[in-house]
Order: sequence, then structure tokens, then C-alpha cells
Amino acid sequence: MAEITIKDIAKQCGVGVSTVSRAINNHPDINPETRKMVMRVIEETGFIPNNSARNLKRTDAKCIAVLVKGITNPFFSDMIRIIEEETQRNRYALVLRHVEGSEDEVEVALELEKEKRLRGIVFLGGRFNHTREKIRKLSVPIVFSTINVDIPAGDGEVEFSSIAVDDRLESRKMTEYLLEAGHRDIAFITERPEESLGRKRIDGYREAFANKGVPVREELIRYVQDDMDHFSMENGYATAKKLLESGERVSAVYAASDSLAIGACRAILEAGRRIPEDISVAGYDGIRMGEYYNPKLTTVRQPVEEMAKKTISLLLDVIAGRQEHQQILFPAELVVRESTAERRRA
Amino acid sequence: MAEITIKDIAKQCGVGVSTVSRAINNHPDINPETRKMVMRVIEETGFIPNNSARNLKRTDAKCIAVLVKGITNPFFSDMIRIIEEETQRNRYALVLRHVEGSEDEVEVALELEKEKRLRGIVFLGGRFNHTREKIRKLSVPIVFSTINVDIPAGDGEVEFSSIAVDDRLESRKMTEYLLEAGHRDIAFITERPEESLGRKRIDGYREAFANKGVPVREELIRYVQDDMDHFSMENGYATAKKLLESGERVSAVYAASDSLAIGACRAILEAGRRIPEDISVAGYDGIRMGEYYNPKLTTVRQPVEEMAKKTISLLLDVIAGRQEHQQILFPAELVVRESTAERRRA
DNA sequence: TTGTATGCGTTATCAC
DNA sequence: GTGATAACGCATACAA
Repeated sequence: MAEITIKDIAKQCGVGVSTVSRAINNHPDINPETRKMVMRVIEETGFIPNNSARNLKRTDAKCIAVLVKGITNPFFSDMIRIIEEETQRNRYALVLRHVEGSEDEVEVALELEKEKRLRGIVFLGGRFNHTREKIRKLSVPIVFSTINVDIPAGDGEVEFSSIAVDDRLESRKMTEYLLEAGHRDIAFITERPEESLGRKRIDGYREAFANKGVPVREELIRYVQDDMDHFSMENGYATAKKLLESGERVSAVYAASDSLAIGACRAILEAGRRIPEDISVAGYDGIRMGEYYNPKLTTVRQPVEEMAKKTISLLLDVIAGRQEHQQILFPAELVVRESTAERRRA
Repeated sequence: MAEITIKDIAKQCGVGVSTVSRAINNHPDINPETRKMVMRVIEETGFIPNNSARNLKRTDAKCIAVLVKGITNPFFSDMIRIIEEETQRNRYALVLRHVEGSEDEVEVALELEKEKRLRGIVFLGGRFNHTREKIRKLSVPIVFSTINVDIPAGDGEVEFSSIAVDDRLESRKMTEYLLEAGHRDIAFITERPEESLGRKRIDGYREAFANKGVPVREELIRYVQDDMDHFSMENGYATAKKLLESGERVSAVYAASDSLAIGACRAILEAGRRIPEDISVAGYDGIRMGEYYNPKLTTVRQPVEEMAKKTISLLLDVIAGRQEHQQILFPAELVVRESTAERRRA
């Protein structure tokens, strides 16, 4: 069947196409009666305006895009929900785009910007490993959310915003807590320091040891496998298993994400050790699952709700020219639950 | 900055726009040298073709859409990954669209079909509560995936396919297993029977009891709260908590999804009962988390990988006219793990 | 208030 | 092999 267009509607209504267009777009200068009539015909025929054509013409579309790296990561679920709510509340349209591990999110953004006449872009998750060059190609305001961006001091004007938690600081706090609970043999499961995120969390871990004057046992820093999702339960399991099989003395395992921690728990339980009696386990992120897990997971909770809200409000403010770009760090919260305990006196 | 278009490229190359278009789209009839030259200029200028304009003109785009109801549901994570792989392997483009609880997925599909010149559509998750009328409006082949569609017998030609597990049958198998383990007071946490999915799983539950000649204790069938996500951990927790507080005698809890089951576990543990010693818990779906949970969750595992592959292959076959539409049921697998046990002799 | 005509950026058609 | 030009479906400036 030939697609039905705005012309068909115009013909059927006995009016011009512009009148139909006005009816569709709620333009003020149109006779309410005409409008009603047109809308009825549209209803009856089941006509749906072609978005591609609209995007091509439109200049005023209030639309932003959110590019999520790892959309299935439960950590982002809540954030996405809130971002959707906030965007809608501000009468902006939202296009949510899932970007795969191999895709370059900036490339995707570049395409989307052309296709949809975007007014702003949010990058949610992933790393910050783009050249400033490339970012500058994006001509609309950008916010990196939950991405701890490093801005070299005295680097002049920054052409994007970022919302994150201070990974180094929070990682240090968790490590300090474990040290104060008497643990010394604290294994750390994380990404390689080449990754910006891994780097920061490792730095925090080391800082805590340094502040306490306790030497770091390098052999207890374990990097996740590169051949699978870096922050998955599977990877936590595999990495923890190797750690346990190595026979190293371990009294606590701190993982750079809750999913990794849960995977580690499985390996520990499988090895016949108890949590937290034999080995304490701590995570990072504060996903829902942590509250439901058995035992409840000790973690660093990122204030996802506030971060999501700020992400959108800041982006819209920058779009409207009400604010300059800025780098915002939110405080996280150390949540001690059941998976960690004082070190057992040996 | 004025957006750079295909015309600019043509001018800069000293060729016509059609030549540039040919270069971009890998058309055969173009001088390889010209092509190379054009591509270099495109590279240099950072030109990106406008997708809206392309969609408007194009007739041959090989593109399918997947509309996911509840994209954050971990059950779909793996399926989406496989669907992406399979689609790519067949050299089709994929647009993945998240549809919110309140949105009507068929409406969304209708829009998308116009915007993107889709060749096929997959509905992943959600219910089948659309009128045939409405579905017929979609002019491209459709597959409902993981949606157990009921086709009234002798209903003539069916204009869509479906891929699912036989919810009634599998639910009956799980209930039978629990009955055979000696349980009689088997609570069932599920959706209301008004929902197609709830209906089938409840029917299976009842069938098992009937086959065994055991009366169903109606007060143990508990419906999830309507005011939150029907299959979330939160809902499982809330519903199980009410059940436990009611004081009803319960020796096993069977939940219509793994997430619900995990939520129920938390409520049970909080009430000071042990799993499975005091109360057995079983889920449905076979999400990864079930293997990592403590105790490991007994569940009905849906063969997500096979289902995802079949979803795409069937859709592409129908598109190509190699197959007729069909309704396919996959067998699920009863996976008994640690969360269920023989009923304790009282 | 309404209709006509033009153009958005691209691909398809057809001459060359 | 290549270039001009007509669509694609809509929004909008401008005329009526």
C-alpha cells in the first residue's frame, strides 16, 4: 500500500497542506474548527507524519540524546528512568541510544546530531578517552555523566560538563574502612590502570594504605579479564577464583563494582569460605541488587538519582545559556552492610 | 557553523553530487579513483551524511527494529546482545527502541516504520494485548519474541510470528517438581490473571495441583502490586513480605520471575527463615543472577540464546519470502539448584 | 485564517 | 562513468 502523506490528508479535507501541518503541530493561527476536522480525518485514516521529513525541515525541535555505554548495566537502569522523567518534565524529546562496546560514542553522537537536530547530548557511562579535537566537532552542549573526567589544570575553556563521583576519594574511603576493620590482606579486583576508571580507583586504594603506613601487597591487586565485560559478575567470579586458587592470604575482597563483587562472592562461597566470617567482600556503585543479595553487600553508593537530575538540569541550563559548562563531583556514601566484618583474630 | 552537506563535498571535489552519493553508498558504477578521492575529502572534512534525508529517499535500506518493553530487565540483556550479533551477521541495520510502560509499542512501531523504512519488526517482551486490526496496520513482517501469543483456533491466516516458551506447561512442571518434593503449601507470586502472562503461569500452577489431586490453597496465590514494576525484586519483596506477615503456612514460594524470587528471598531471610531449610524458593526465566545468588536459585530456564537466534532468522526468512509466519514454542528447562529442597518433615 | 511555493539533504532516474 | 534534476514528505515564508 502506498504510504499515506500529508497531501492525502489535505486533499481529503479539502484544505491546503500547510493547514494540515498547522493542525498537527498545534500552531496558534488556525481555526479551531478546521483543526478539529483535520484531526478527525487524521485519526480516521491512521495517518502518521514521517519523522525523517520532519527532522529535515525542523529547526526548533527540542530534543536531546542520551548515549549509554552498557545499557544493560543495572547501575544505569535507575538513572535512565530518572533522566527520562526529567527530560519529559522539561518538555524535551529524548532519544536514548545504546552504544555497543566496539562503537565510538562520539561518532554515533555526530551522526545523531545531524539526523535529529539535537540540542544537547549526554554520554552516560564508559570512559573518557576522546580527544578534545573530536569533542569539539559536536556543536551542541555535552554532559558526561558518571564519567570522572580529568581536566588538565590551566587547560583553558572546557567545552563540556561532567557529573561524577570522585572515584579516587571514594575508593580510598572504602579501603580505609576495611583497613580500620583490621584487614590487611585486602584484595582489589578492578580494571587495569590504563583505563581511566581503573586508574582512579587503584590510586584511592593505594592512598589509603599509604596513609595508614601499611604496605600494599601488589599480588593482591587483580585485574579483570580483558576478554569479557570488565564489570560483569562473570568477570568478578573468574578473577576472584584465580585469586583464591593462587593460595594468597586474603581476608577481604574489594571489587571496583557491585557486579564484580557479587561474582567474587560466588567464587568465595564455592571455595567453601564464608562471607563475611572468613572473607569480607565490598563493592562499588550501590546497585539495587546489593540490598537483595545474601549477604547484603557493603558498597560505595553513588547518588544516582541526584546525579541523573543534575545531568539533565545542567544540560538544559547550558543549552539555554543560563549556565557555563562545569565539572561537578558528587559525594558518594559508604554503605556498610552484611558482607564485611571485623577481621577475625587469627 | 553551517552544516556541511553533500553539495559542499561535490563542489570541493569538482564532481557532481550524484558521484559523491555513489562513493558513499558503494555503488558499482563509479571510477575507483574518483571514489577514493571523494572519500578522502569526506574524511578530511568530517562530513557525515544526514540520516533523515537518506531515510526519506531510500527504498532499499535493510533495516529492522526491535522494540523492547522493559529494556532494563536482565532477562533481555543476553537476548539483545545476540539479536544485535545476528542482525549484523545478516548485514541488516538494527534500531533498538526502548518502550516505556505507558507507551503503546504498536504505535511506536507504526511511527518507526514510517521514519526508517523498516523491513521488519521484533517486539521483545511485554504482553500480547493488541487487536489484530491494529497489528495489520503494520505493513512489514512482525515477530513477537518471548511473548506467548494465543491464536484462537481456526482463525484463518495469521499475520505475525511468535517465539516463546509454553508458559502454562513450564509453570506446571515447576509446580509438579515442588509438589513431588513434598511441598503442599506452595505460595505463588505472580501477575494478575488478567495479564496474559499471569494467566498462563497460574493455569500451569493449578494444573499441577489438579493432576496430583491436591487442592489449591487460594490464599497462597499472591498478586504483585500494580503500582510498581510487576516483575521487579522490589515487588517480590513487598508481596512476599505481606504473605509472610499474613501468618499463612508456607513451605515453598514459587515466583513468576527470577527477580520476584530474589525479592521474595530477601523478605524470607528478613523474617528469620532459612532458604531452603525452612522455605524453598523457585523462580522463572533463568537469568544470570540466579546462578550467582546465594543460595543459587532454582528456576525455569528459557533458552534465550536459541530464542534470540530464531527470532532473527525467522523474521529475515519471512521478509525474504522464504517462510510463512509461524508460532514457535521452545522447550524450557527445569533447573534445580540450591534454593529448593525436600519439604522438611514437620 | 488559509493556500501556494520553496527548500531541507539525500538518492534515483535519466540523459550524456 | 558522470552530472543535472526530480522526487522523498514535511514545515514555513509569503502571498492571498
